[in-house]
Amino acid sequence: MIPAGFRMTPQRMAILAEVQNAERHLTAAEIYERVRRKYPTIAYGTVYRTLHLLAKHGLIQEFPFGDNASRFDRRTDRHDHVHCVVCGELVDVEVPTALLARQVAAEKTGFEILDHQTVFAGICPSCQEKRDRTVQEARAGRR
Amino acid sequence: MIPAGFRMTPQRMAILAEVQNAERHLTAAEIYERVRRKYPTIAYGTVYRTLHLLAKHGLIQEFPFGDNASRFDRRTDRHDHVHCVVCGELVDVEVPTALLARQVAAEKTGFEILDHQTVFAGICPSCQEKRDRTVQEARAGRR
DNA sequence: GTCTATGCAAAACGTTTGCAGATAT
DNA sequence: ATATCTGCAAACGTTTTGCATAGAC
Repeated sequence: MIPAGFRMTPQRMAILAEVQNAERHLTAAEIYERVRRKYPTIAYGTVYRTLHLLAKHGLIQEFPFGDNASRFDRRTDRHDHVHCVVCGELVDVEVPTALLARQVAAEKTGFEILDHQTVFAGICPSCQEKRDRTVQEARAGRR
Repeated sequence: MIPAGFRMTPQRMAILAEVQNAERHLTAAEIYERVRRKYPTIAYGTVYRTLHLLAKHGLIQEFPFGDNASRFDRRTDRHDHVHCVVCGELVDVEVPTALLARQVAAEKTGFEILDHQTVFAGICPSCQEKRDRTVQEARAGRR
């Protein structure tokens, strides 16, 4: 699981478990809070060191996410994300244009392309509903 | 240029000029340093407030760039970036798969997609050369 | 027993903010 | 004249780090 010379401590197992059992992409702070329920003395430093270790060895993936904090993902394969600009939710998505896009980017820039990642910004279904309800209420009120 | 009620101060003009005349995408710290040559007492707060004001009104564009600091771009249209994982250089690139990708993302997630941004990670031409030279030297040395 | 990992605390980093005084309009 | 903007300094949230101790192997 982790290369020889590394120790599988209870803290590391707990951190890995939290990422793998998470219902969504967690920040380091969220992981820290969840692990703290079982290990009340765990330190932020341990959480960060462990997350980076796990990511480096391909057990999890880190997404350094613009505005705010990095998110950690149990998925380790390449994939893209959709980000709700209203509530902040971050959802995985597969988009099939990968190969063509990379080839174009390589040709246009001379770079050797190793990886890529697309972030779509938008409004999630639940926030669309809320917005639509608000618009309807506003119309009703105006009458 | 900037809506009524806002003031065009020398500091704001200098900050806008630095972004527009930059040879590449600058961080807030780099902009601060450059503006400081002309306005030695300028404050970080002023730089950030101005950059956000300019971005909000569409005079520049901010890219909250994962790992490190936000970069500010004189281009205000949608475009993608190629990032050199060796030297950190960040270069603009156009990729034509936009419409299809957005449609797929919308269908798969139910999101209303407003925007998207792809970051390609790779090795820039100059770092490729350096690497190739190093490999050749290593081979020569081994003989 | 050895060497790595942990907890703690301090600091680093990019960024934001409250406030009194300065300045564009 | 007045509302906005500036500079300063303090504070913020995230992440990293040095160090002595604890604990996995």
